[in-house]
Amino acid sequence: MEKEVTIYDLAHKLEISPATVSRALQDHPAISKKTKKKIFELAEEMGYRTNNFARNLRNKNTNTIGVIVPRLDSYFMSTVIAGIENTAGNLGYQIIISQSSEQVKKEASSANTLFNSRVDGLLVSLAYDTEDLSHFDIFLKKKVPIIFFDRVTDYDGCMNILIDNRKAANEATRHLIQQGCRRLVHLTAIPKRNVYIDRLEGFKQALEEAGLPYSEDQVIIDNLSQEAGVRAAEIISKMKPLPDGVFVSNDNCATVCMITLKKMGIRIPEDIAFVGFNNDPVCKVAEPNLTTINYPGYEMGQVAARSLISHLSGAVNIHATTAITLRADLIVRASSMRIKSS
Amino acid sequence: MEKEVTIYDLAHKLEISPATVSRALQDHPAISKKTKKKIFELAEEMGYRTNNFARNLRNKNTNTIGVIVPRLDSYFMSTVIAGIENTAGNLGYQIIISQSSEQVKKEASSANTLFNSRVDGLLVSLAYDTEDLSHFDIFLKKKVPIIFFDRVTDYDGCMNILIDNRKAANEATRHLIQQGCRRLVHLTAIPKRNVYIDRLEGFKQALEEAGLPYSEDQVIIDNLSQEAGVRAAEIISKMKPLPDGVFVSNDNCATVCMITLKKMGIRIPEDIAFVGFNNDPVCKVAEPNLTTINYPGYEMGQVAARSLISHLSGAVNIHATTAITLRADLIVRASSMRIKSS
DNA sequence: TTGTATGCGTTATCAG
DNA sequence: CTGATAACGCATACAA
Repeated sequence: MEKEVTIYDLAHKLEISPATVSRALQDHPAISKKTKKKIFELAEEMGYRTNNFARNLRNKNTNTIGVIVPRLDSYFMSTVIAGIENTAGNLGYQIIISQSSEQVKKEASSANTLFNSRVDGLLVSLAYDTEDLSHFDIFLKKKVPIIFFDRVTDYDGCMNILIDNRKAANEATRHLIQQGCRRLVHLTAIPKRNVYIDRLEGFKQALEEAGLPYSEDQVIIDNLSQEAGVRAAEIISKMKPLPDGVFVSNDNCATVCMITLKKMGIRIPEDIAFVGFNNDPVCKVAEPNLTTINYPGYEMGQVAARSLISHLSGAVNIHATTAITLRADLIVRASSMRIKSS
Repeated sequence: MEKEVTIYDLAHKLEISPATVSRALQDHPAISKKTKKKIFELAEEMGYRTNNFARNLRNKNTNTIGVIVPRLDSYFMSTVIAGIENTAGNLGYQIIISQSSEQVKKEASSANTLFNSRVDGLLVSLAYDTEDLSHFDIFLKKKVPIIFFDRVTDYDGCMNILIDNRKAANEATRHLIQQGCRRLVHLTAIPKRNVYIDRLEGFKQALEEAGLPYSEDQVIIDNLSQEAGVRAAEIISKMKPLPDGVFVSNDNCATVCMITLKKMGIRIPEDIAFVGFNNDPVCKVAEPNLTTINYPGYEMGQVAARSLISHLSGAVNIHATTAITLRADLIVRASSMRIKSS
């Protein structure tokens, strides 16, 4: 390991004080242009790079934001991360990522690790069944801001960034009804987190608005995996009477469910129309192409990062805002087109 | 911001020296069990957390590894990241992620940022057309180890973690030939990076081994997006004679190409058989299900992280090994089954 | 506009 | 087994 160049080295060589060098490097107004120029040039020449540890040790901020997500390996989440990374990077922040693997315990330990890394702020999408949020208390106590996105919660005054899941689900369901569906089914995950609770709400609401009855049999709960799609297809195919419209909380699951039903001889959308959720690339591969709710993941990531960083730089107080809601529109494709448009 | 608890606070309260506390906290053998116990208990009680900046300032290592990938928002890459995160986390390392967006320039600036963050090591999957690797020189000069994965290169003695793309492509192509295909096409990206070069090689090799002719018309170069799949379908459908087998370097692109051809009335696999690459979830959604090469992304991430960290902890010298090759097997599904197995 | 002096929290060296 | 002390590199209060 070669020796690093420090401000002392620069100072020594220019026969000025380290303090002046330090100030110049920060573009401090009280340093003359000439001196600054000299310093910058020498810094460049000698390959100086600031030591962030020393700086952070003094300043107590890290220019790093922590991100906790339930899983990294879904298209939606990787899109969000891409958005976060992009914005954070542009604003001079780095991101440290960890995944909870949908386990509260890992979420807590991730939170702890990130806390110990002294992240300046936290971006969190909660695990499936996190109820106790006490592992985040430490952040609040130290006034480290937390923003929840997608899988959110009411926690202190922390800001939430989300879409209106109820409205989206309502729109999806209403669309199915408009297409002539009367016996609807909603395939989703256990309604513990907002996203699933709200979608179920929206589903019910649309039924009610259309004067359609609702019973619990119309909701199939599973984990939204591809396998869940197969299982759901089995259940749906045995329902009497056969449903004529299915709204699924996840595109991948929806698609598999759809093609499994097709294999059983059920026509899509004539017998059963389908609407998914997310606008995953899989939608355009499915046959018929899957109608879905466009979930703006990349944008969500950008907004989350931007909001957090604005708060950190003092520009905006995120405690004033409790939530930012992003648009999530219905994208109609063949899987739900029972009425051919004239 | 409340005051942090430091080893001084602990020391003071126990009326011992900070040095002892520091040692105890590191489980130094020269400290009595009794003393350690006292210290640990008090630390717990007072909510002590080590200040990594101070520690790093002294130690000059960060327990952080940097990751540079071309894109974050692909299923394959998010799987790799998940694997890296998982292993690194278990071994006490954090990861800082940045994406090059397939641009050399961003790759270089990411490298720089990570360098300034003093990451202990680097995991890199190269951008599409990175040729000049000089932005990594700084790492080598400081003996910060770099491991390349997936999109690799020969660079100093840096270790590569990859699959045998040539072999995989060969196997894929051979499989098509075994299924009776004689007029093969390979849809891929510009053969600049190893992955595409090697796959093309494997493709050619398989043709040669089977005594089939090869001409450049059999290779379609595009960016492997879904749109590229559509474009390729146009081209393929106009080829005379029509090809009877297509090997695509990416599942998503393959699937879209396949269904576009289907819409034109071409039967899969009877008229044209398809093999993709990656084993993306989309394979099981495609109709017919897509035959593909299983690319073990999660495992690759784990191996990469483990190798890097072993090196860092001095257990293994990665310069001794130049490459680790992971298994990547063919998964046969309906899209290529022209000969019904007896 | 610049310099002096000090502390941020750890760890390691040396001494006991 | 334990203590005193000196760095690590930077930023700032205070002085000049």
